[in-house]
Parts: sequence; C-alpha cells; structure tokens
Amino acid sequence: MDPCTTCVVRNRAICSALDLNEVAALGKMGRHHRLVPGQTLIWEGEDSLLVANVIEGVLKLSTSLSDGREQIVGVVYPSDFIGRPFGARAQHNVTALTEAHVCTFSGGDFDRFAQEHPQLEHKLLERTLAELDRTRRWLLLLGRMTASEKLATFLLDMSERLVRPDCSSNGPINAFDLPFGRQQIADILGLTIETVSRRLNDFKAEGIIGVPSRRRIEILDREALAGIASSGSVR
Amino acid sequence: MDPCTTCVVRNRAICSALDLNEVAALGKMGRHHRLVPGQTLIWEGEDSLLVANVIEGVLKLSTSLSDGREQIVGVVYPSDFIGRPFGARAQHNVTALTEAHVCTFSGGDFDRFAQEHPQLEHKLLERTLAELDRTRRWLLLLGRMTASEKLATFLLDMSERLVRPDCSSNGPINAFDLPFGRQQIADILGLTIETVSRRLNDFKAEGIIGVPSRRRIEILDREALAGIASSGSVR
DNA sequence: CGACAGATTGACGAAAGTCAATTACGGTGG
DNA sequence: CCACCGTAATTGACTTTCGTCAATCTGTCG
Repeated sequence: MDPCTTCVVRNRAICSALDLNEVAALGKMGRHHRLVPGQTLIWEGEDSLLVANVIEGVLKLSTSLSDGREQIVGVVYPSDFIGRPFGARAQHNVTALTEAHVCTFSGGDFDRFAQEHPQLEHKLLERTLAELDRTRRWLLLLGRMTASEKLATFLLDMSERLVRPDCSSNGPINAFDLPFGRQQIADILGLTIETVSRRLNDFKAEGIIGVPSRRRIEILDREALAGIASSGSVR
Repeated sequence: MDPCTTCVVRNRAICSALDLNEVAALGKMGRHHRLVPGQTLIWEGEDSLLVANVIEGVLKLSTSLSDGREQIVGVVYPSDFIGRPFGARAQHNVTALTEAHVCTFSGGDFDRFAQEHPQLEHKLLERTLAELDRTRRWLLLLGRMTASEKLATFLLDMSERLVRPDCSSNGPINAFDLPFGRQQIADILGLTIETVSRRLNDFKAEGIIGVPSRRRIEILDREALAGIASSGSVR
C-alpha cells in the first residue's frame, strides 16, 4: 500500500503540491530511512546524490574548517526538504540531532520528476526563497551581534520554531526542550561553549529565563529577552 | 521595438529560459531604471513590491540593527535577480554601489508570469539554490573565521567573481578594482573598518598583495592568500 | 591650492576565546 | 531506589583579538 497516504507530513512537505496519483508516483521512488542521533546522511563535498523530506526529528546542516572549527548553517525539522537537487555537489554535512525519519530520493530521480511537475518545483522554490531569507538574517546575527544578543535571538527563534510537534497552540511557547547541546548552540551562534554557558547563566541570574534541566528552557521574561535580542532587528 | 532583443544580459539572466515571444511578453511588463551609487531600490520591511534583473553595475543587499550596525547579506552583479517574488515582505535593503541599470517588474506581474512559465521558475530555482549555498558558506566565514582568514577568503572570492565584465579570460584574475570602500568590506565581513585596514596592510607588508590605489587590489602571492584563507597559520 | 571624505595609525579597553579544574546531570547497574 | 560512572556543563584565571576613540594622513576633486 502507498505509505504516502498516511504520511504525517503529507500536507506540509513539498508533496502537498501534488495530487494523489502524483504523490503515489513520487512515493514509489522514495525510500524510508531511520537515523540515529549523530548519524550523517549526506557528507560535504560528496557528489550529490540524495535529497529527502524530513518526516520526523531534527537534523543539522554544517560545514567546517580544516582544523575542526564547525559552523551549523541550518537546522531542519519535520516537513523540511534537504539536499541539493539539480546536480551540484553537496556543500555541507547533514546529520541527525535526534532520532529521525527521512524519505529519500536519488538526486537524478527527483530532478526528473520535479521538472515534469512544475507545482512541485514551485513549492520548492518558495521554500528555498524562505530559507534564503532566514539564512541571510542569520548573517546579521553572526556578523554583527554580541554574544548576549545572539543568545537572546536564538532563544526567541527557538520558542517560535519548536511549536511544530503539537499543533494545538500556534503562538510562541515559553517552555521547551532544545534539540541541541551546548556545543551545538555554540556552533549555531559562532561562539564557544563557555561563552554560551556564561551568558545563559547571566540570563538565569537576571530572572529572564529558567534552565531546570540541561536542555530545557523556560522563558520567564519575554520582553526582556526581546529587548536584549535587539537593540532590535528592524522588522 | 523590443529592448530585450539587444539586452546585454539576455543570455545570462533568468530570461534565457524563455523563447523570443515569451521574452517579449515579459519585457512588456518590465521597466528600465538607472540607479546612481548609494541609491536604494528596495527597502527592508517594505511590502514586496518589486523584483528586477540587474543589467549593469553592482548592488548590495543589507540589513541593520536599530543602532546602525549594518551587515551586507549579499552582493549582486549583472544578470543576477533581485527581490522577493511570491508575496513575502522585503527582508533587506537593495542599494546600488556603482552606477547601475536594472530591469524592474511589479511583484504581482512577475509572480503571475512566472507561474505560467515553469522554465522561468526552474531557472530561478537553480539560482536561488546556488545563492543559498553561497550564503551558507558565508555563515562559516562570519561565525568561525578570524579577521585575516575572512579578508583572505574575501579577496580570493572577489578575484573569481569580478571577471564578469571582460569575458576574455575565464580564470581568476590577479588585479582588479573592488566595487567597495573599506566600510563596505567591513560590512561584508562583520569587522570594523580599522581591522580591515590593519589586516590589509599586514598582507601588503608580507608581500602577499599590492594596494596601488584605494580600491585596487593586486594579488601577488595567491598561494599564501589561499593558505591563510583556509585555516590560516600566519598571524 | 586647499578642502573633505575616506583611509590609516596608535593607544587603550572590553568582549570573547583558551586552558584547566571542578561540578552536575542522567543513565546504568546493582 | 540508590550509588556510581562518564559525559556534558559550569566556573575561574588568564590571554588574545578585535573594537573603540581619537589623531593623522592621503588621495580626489573642485
């Protein structure tokens, strides 16, 4: 039976551009994979290869310098698309941060299918444009913000993006578990683990956030956090 | 007469996806504009509005924090596409750095036309994917490189991108004029003008580059520059 | 020949990085 | 349920890089 009909991200992933027959055809080319935390799906520099939809879990996109310094260049959630269609080589690693399910396609298969289905390409274009906007905003964070500003912006961003699993409420939430450890937060923000730790504790000391366990964050004073986040990105 | 037939970027811009009739139809919706250096075509936050092809000149995409800190998030050259189709609001300013010619379309007109011409959307998708890759590599630069590494990477990048005007040679070139002043270099690299100046002079002192005039750069030792760019041992 | 913006240089300070302990959490097994 | 272990996180002391502020220089252009 066609697994796509019961796919939890069917209506949110790019597949939502397709009708039942089309999605079945695409589904026939796809393979379902489970990833364990830390498992890498795509390696930087590898000839591309593989694209996928994220069904469940959180994955990071990262690049590094030869001496090991690493920068996380993207984080993807369920319904997001990963990989580089149309034959360029992969520019970054894709690694699972949590247990993850993905639906993979060979690059060539997907490219061909996409060219024949403009609605699919359109969805992919909209997604890519949105991701480009998001990435460019991150340039401002990395290039021009202080450590405290970075962290505040990051926490607010997380409080808005992590809502997805339970679609019950649709505003930002004030308590959540990060899918990242301290080192990964550092790799997202272009900081060291020590600086992340120190600034986080400053926020805690000021009563702006609570950190009841390693990965849990409670936003106690959203106003204050927004104030720090920006000496304000103009929006 | 249809101006597109004589357009210098006709074969490189996204228009190259269209046949003669189609390009004429698109051309009818477009308006030609001249920009003077410093002139802003699109403002951050403005409801989108306007998209365009760059015909001549260099433009920057930038965002800033409320206190004036600025980050350049992209630089566009002739044949590049600017603006945000499909109804999101503009996320950054678009400002001419040199005299520039652009061919603008109202967002709505362009969106409608694009939806009816999948080949055009495909070209745009390929461009957007490439730009996303490029932007993500810049995250690594901003988040993890030292000032010297940033500058070396920047100079090498420029030596490869600035070839466009004269298509005579098609490798990197070793002498070129930057379309940027020091402040703009700083805004691209997430540094201050003073740091840019100092590190540039270090390179000069070491005989790696020559700086015969304000905006001119001569790469005298590409090896050394590449060494610094990738995990620089020097300094 | 100035005048002015842009660039350089210098002295200093502060933010973040580095290195090295130390502590706390969370999972495991008794 | 509790003790133990290993990893992750925190904390502290110190260093380095880069930013800040201010003065000076330089080239471009009227």
